[in-house]
Amino acid sequence: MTPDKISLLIADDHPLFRAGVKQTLEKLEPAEIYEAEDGDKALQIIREIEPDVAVIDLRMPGKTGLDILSELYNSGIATRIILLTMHKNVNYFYKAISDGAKGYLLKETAVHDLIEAVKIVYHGGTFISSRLKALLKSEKSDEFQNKLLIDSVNSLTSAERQIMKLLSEWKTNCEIADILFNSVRTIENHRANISDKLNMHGVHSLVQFAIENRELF
Amino acid sequence: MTPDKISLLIADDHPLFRAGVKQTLEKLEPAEIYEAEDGDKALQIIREIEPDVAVIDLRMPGKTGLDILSELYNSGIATRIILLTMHKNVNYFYKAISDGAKGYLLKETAVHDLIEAVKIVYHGGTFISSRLKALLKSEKSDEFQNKLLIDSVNSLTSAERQIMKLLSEWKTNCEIADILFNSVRTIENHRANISDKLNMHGVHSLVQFAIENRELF
DNA sequence: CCCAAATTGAGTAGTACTACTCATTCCAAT
DNA sequence: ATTGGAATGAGTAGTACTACTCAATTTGGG
Repeated sequence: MTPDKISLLIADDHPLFRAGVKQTLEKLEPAEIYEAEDGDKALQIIREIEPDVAVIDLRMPGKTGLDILSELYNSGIATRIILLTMHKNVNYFYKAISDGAKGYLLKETAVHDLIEAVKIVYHGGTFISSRLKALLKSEKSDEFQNKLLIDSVNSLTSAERQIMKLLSEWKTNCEIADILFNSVRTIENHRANISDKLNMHGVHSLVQFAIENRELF
Repeated sequence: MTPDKISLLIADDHPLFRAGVKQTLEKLEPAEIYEAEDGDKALQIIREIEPDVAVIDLRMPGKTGLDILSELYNSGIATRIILLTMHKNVNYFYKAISDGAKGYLLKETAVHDLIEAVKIVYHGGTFISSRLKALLKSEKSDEFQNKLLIDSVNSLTSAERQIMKLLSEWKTNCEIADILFNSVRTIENHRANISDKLNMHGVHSLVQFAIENRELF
């Protein structure tokens, strides 16, 4: 079934969950299982050891799973990456796939899917949680709209990202201006430009989007 | 160790998690394990069957774990309730305890604590996740302040709760006024009264509190 | 029935954010 | 060297929310 011994990395900030994943993956009789408890260590291990497959939590201290993906994109590193998350936010999924993730699993179904996902990804395929697939097809999310939205988010400049990050921490324009040593007018202008790019209107929409998609910034 | 056979209820909307809890609890060799996938069924089973101990998820469709607690409070029903949650929000903890919960577990440590928690609670004690205890002692949360805050939340009137619920769904004053067939001025006044009771000031604070503590309303 | 609390509504003044337009400076790529 | 994008800042007008005060009506419990 498994021709070669696979080398694996598990990156998750929660020890108990990491243990569960490790126990599951040992059924594959892998060559080696490396572990990382934050994003920076995960990135370091991938760069130095280049394991075959890395199973990485989306939300971690330090660098997030999405950060790691974008840093590794076009780096020539062969490690294939499977993202794990408990969030059913479809924007995270589109961002992950567009940044080269080979698998995307919801934590709630991971016990079922993990082994199969690792096998498939190791052999060059891609694997997506069936529950997420269902979600993508539901009325709630229009595939085309969501891809456009991710393109828009990717088009944000670094100043604009910075502001989204601070908005996701419930900071007001005044507070952001103080933090970035800018005029409030500058922040207002940036916000207007962001709302333009993301096609958002109204009082709450930008703060809401920043908070519900904070891992994108 | 366990003199009598315990009858148990597991209430969680997620089948996989319910299965995990059930498997763990079967080590206690209970008389019976009932299951419920939403708050209404959980409440029904507790009222009809009155199991010894109920392990209930805080966030569920229909009635939440906190709803069930408050409906059962002073009802004379002997079922002791252990609340399970993945949220480290200390306000939920204080609300649960003040509404008569006998145990409060974080899902991340539940595999360790669950058996012990059920035993202790069955014998009349209370059990609190050690991780949460640590959180309660940390600088972030002032125990006294938080208890006061929960008292304030409990003092909210039904109209005020309704508004907090709608604020937690990112509704604006205008939208809330339309939904409740009220003048915007009425909503503004309610909001002012709520901010008064919770001692909150500033543009975002009330919306932030409503969103981060939505299960309280 | 009565009273206190709850609900509803408004006046006024001020702050925060939106929605446009416009201008200057700086930097990086052709 | 030029040009276009990015970052910075402002003018103006309007909307949304805050922070007070005040008041009429409704409602539930003793």
